[in-house]
Amino acid sequence: MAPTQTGSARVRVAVPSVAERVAEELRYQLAEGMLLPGARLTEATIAEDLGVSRNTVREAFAELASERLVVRQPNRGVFVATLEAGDIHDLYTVRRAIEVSSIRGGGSAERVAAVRAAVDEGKRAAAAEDNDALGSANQHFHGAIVALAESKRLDTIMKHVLAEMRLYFHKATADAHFYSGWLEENDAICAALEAGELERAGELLLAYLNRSEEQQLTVHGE
Amino acid sequence: MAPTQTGSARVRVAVPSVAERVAEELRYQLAEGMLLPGARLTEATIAEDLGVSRNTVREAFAELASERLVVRQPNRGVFVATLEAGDIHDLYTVRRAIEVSSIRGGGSAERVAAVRAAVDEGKRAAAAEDNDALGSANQHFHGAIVALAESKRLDTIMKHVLAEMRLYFHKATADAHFYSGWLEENDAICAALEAGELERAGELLLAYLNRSEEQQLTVHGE
DNA sequence: GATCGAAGAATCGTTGAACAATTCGACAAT
DNA sequence: ATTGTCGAATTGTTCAACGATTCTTCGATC
Repeated sequence: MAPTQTGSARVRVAVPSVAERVAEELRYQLAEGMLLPGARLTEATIAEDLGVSRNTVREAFAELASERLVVRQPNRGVFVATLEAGDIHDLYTVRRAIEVSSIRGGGSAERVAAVRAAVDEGKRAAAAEDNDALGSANQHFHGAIVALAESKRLDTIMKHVLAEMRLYFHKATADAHFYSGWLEENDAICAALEAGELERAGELLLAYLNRSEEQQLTVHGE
Repeated sequence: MAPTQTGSARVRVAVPSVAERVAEELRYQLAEGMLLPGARLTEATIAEDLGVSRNTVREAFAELASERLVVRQPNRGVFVATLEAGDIHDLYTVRRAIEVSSIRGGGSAERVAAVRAAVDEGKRAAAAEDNDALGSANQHFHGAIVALAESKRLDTIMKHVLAEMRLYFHKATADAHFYSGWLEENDAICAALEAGELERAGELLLAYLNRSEEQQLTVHGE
């Protein structure tokens, strides 16, 4: 038996803390629609369900609150975030800022290839008529666009924005997918990017985001 | 007298929780340079110093970590964030994305007036040769630009970015202020904004951010 | 004398229990 | 119908404890 860790690289394995795993589980349930907007999250209940202490649940809540997935009401409890007036516009304002800026900056060949890969992923999902996979592919596409900028901070911001969108537009977007024109649109955006026509790629992306916002606004009457 | 609460808005008083106040205090000390990058923050020590429990300190840490002001190293402790390679570029990438996008969208007369007010604030600080006030005014200027977009989310993102910049460039920016050209630059940007020349305002702002990044890069040898 | 390893101290991660403060719901009184 | 009161439920916070991990010290070995 090896007395010390010879040979194998000394990797920081960093097992996620319990609080982190609780947050992860809740994020999953939020994205999957098991916890709907407005639902109350009682500390004691969740602590018992997941077999952890209340304090740990509390830490997880703090994390989710910082991501705007839940809202803390002092002395009242934690609730799954609900769509307030202006939130849709707000989310798309953030997306326009960081996605358009990212695509206008271009990116390395690898990053561009990742965008292309997301486009293909969408096409496969469409061919397989897998609606869930379609949604994921679209998120990968936009995530890959932001990844062009190679910015840790923009990446996490985008991650949080997409998590919010999953929460709010969970199944409602099934309708939006009926208009499957965005698949070809993604392709066109990606093509412009690959051709180095960054300005045009930015315009196309902006147009997409504006239209997408309008769609969501009509679906969620506002 | 009104029988029910007619007229006055129903405000949630919401006394900040203890954890929130602890986070606020630490944020203050970080911005003020009392806690320098790399410094270790021991839970027990801070708990005792501020007269709160370790668990409460923990919650405050979680909040600060989500803002990237401190870094958690599992089982090792919490440290004031340090400037890693690429962080300066990263921060300016975020600023370029949200500031330029915001100014290009223009804003209401009130919001534009707020930008102008920040410019004037800077001029007064310069006249009074108050270096601290100069730094604050500059931050208010850029905060006001993002506020043009009227987006909660962009506002908090910008708040976090500025907090990071205060942490890293606390006193080092005193040098950068020697080149006081940015005062007139802010004025020019604001003028373009007021004149509705949004495209040009965006260009000016972008140029400023690029130059500012380079300055910081040279100051913090990289 | 430098390297290695093992015992011990310090700190973190997490738990469980406790208690005051606040909110909520029901029920009675005006 | 509004107000007031009481009790139950939940949150905010503290405290004490313990295993696990990291850091430090200090010998032992080569």
